[in-house]
Amino acid sequence: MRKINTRDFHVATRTTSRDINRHIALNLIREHQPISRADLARRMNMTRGVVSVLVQELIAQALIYEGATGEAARGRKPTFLHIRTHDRLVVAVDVRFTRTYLMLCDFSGRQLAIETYDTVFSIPEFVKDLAARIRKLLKRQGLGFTCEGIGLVVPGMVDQRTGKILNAPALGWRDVDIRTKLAGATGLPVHIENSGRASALAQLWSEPTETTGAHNFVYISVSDGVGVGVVVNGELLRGRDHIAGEFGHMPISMDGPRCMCGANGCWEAYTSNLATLSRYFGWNLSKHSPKHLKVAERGSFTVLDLVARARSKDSKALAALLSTGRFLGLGIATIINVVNPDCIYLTGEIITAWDLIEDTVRRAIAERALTEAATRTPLRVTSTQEYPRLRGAAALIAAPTFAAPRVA
Amino acid sequence: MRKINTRDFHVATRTTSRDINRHIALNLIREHQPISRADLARRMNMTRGVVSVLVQELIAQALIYEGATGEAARGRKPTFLHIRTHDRLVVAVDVRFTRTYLMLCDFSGRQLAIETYDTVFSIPEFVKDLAARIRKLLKRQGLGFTCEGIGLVVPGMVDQRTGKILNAPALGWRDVDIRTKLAGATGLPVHIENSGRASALAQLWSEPTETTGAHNFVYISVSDGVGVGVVVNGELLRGRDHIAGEFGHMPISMDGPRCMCGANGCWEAYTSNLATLSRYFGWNLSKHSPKHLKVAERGSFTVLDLVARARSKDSKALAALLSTGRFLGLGIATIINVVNPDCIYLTGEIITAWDLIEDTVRRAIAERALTEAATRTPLRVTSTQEYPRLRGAAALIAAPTFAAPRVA
DNA sequence: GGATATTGTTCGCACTTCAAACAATACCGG
DNA sequence: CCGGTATTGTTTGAAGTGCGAACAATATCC
Repeated sequence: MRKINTRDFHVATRTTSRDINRHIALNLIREHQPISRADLARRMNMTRGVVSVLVQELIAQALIYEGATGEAARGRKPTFLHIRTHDRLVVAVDVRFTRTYLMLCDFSGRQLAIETYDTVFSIPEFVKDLAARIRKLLKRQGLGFTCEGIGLVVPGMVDQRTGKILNAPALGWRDVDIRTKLAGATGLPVHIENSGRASALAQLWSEPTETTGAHNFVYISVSDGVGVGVVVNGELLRGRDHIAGEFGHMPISMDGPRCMCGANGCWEAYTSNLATLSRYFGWNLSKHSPKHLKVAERGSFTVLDLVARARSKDSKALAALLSTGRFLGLGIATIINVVNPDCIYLTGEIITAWDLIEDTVRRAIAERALTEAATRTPLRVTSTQEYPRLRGAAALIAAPTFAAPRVA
Repeated sequence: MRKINTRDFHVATRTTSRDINRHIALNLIREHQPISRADLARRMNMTRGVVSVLVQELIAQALIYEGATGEAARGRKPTFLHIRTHDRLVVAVDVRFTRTYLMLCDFSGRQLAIETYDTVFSIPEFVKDLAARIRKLLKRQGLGFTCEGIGLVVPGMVDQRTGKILNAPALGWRDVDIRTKLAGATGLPVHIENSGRASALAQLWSEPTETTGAHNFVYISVSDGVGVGVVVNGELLRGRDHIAGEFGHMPISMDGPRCMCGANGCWEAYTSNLATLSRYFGWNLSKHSPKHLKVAERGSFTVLDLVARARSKDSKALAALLSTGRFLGLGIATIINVVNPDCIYLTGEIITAWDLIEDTVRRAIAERALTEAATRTPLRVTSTQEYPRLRGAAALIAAPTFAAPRVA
């Protein structure tokens, strides 16, 4: 039951109905390919006549193509329809504190090439270097197909509309109009997004598997920080200033450890990789600045190493993981009470130890969840090997083609 | 950029375009009445010809009517259009711990009659009594017009789809199919909702004033508990199990005072009326059950009395209010970081002292808000005299008439 | 080889927006 | 009082849509 916004509405024209139905058909083909016109008509509850015309238009727009003819027990054999994705290229970029990831993929998100290099912190150099790498990548691996845009993901706050990075503390970038610079250097359209929200986009728009399909979910990435993306009604929650979803900085305890954001006791300060390592090494985070520790004491020991030690019966390591797991669960419980999503996706280094921490996490959730049903909210672990940030960056370019037309 | 749900979509038929445009016209008339067809056509960017037909259909559906002719500097005088609301009745019910509120209003939410009586806790008696009161109310004050339904609001968790009260601890009600019972006793359609979310509905759907119009906002009601309603894209967030928006039970400090929900350190436990009174009287909430205190020690002294004392220079009373104000602000900051709404509406007993606590609340918000822009999120105080719960109950019945048709 | 089943196309019809002409007022300046 | 002009609201034909039914094109089965 949505209220019509009388200050920003979209009247239906005589082509609106077809726009809507063409997009529905396109999405059904995407989800069920290969599929015949007749099957499509049955799924849409429309006559084959109309569907034939819709398909004809989608072919004319080069969004789909006719493939082989399928098998049928009786009667004329169907001609299968497919989404045209293999010859539409997308460049995805994930800028992180240590390294930058660069991927070339097609419109379905299928990876064609991937490379990684040390992050360049100077903006002009970063843009120049990246543009050169993209040109080379497209020339060598692009097979002559056209690239439809660049999706760029950064750890920090961005204004997705204007393409500006507002504040990325990990990179030391502030108020950078990266879209204009990169678009100028490459001649390609550029879209940017925060890394937590981009991962949520990847989950929303990635090619259908058995775990996709939820249209109301929360995506939680536990790493150096805690990134969260919230999807409501199949739409990413961005908010007035594009900071929506910052659950990482909700308080767990007002007098808890110091957080990078300046406040105390943030969820992130309890559950980030640094917090987990601190528990193991006995660092005191409430006194020192977390940034300090990061460089000085941490060395090259990561949470993945910690997980390995826990698996080889290092009880101190396991205790550190479980402690973080409990705080993870407490925060997740709050998210459930607030958003009440269909499911929650989890990723990050510590989630690789899900078999070790799951019980603790679930007990913590039960501790604060308001109803029994809320306690049973499905938790789905996604692998970090699938590059969720990069797939989200790609979705920034590919998704608008499939999105629902704005109406009413 | 919304993803089409391929498991639950709505194909456009040949009447869809008109359905959409008719609803847009209806909402524009509602917002700008009295308005002429020509004005409507200009606002919709359509020709007068189409608008004439749309208006004709709306009149045939008895949703609008033609009123007086207006004035014009030159040319033919316009005939004004109005929403037909005065002869469509709605019954709104607000069940609270101490008393039940019963209101008769028209489709615009205009109050025709209101009564209040001690809450009956036995379900069968409650239904029987309420049905009798509604019959009497409609007979005496109904002017012979038809009543289109009953909106019922309770403090607790409800399943809005099935019309069941899942758990209303304040009333001691659990798993009650109140809709079937009340509909059976009155012969009228019944819709139910949680009180916090209902207030948000009232804010969303109430007749336009200078403070309405936001389509992304959070409504916070601070009273015996803390009720919150979240509106995203003009739609109330309900969630999978209809518990979305329960910010009242996010933690402020894990080892904080005991909350009614069983957990410790909930925002509600820091900011409810009971918490504020406890600060003034020096009650220790961490040890006793809050329910206990409520009946035993509180007496008839309310937060409104406390506000009165603070205004007459009782420094201990003021300190108690400011202490609550600070925690209010800390919670609001988290809500801003998470939802990043266009604005936040505030109501409740303590908000009547807004002039006293505003500075403290805003300082606390600035303490934890992640960006400067977030700190400036508009806070709007709404009066408790306007019965937001009852207007929300009425909106449950009236709003579906004006809601956007589901498409794609 | 005819009956049957299924796919995909075509055509008339009903419904829609859209642009333009039209009728119905009203005011103004002589 | 009368024509000129401006504005509102209606009507009309053209073009874009979905809907239902008939149709042609396959294919299998007995």
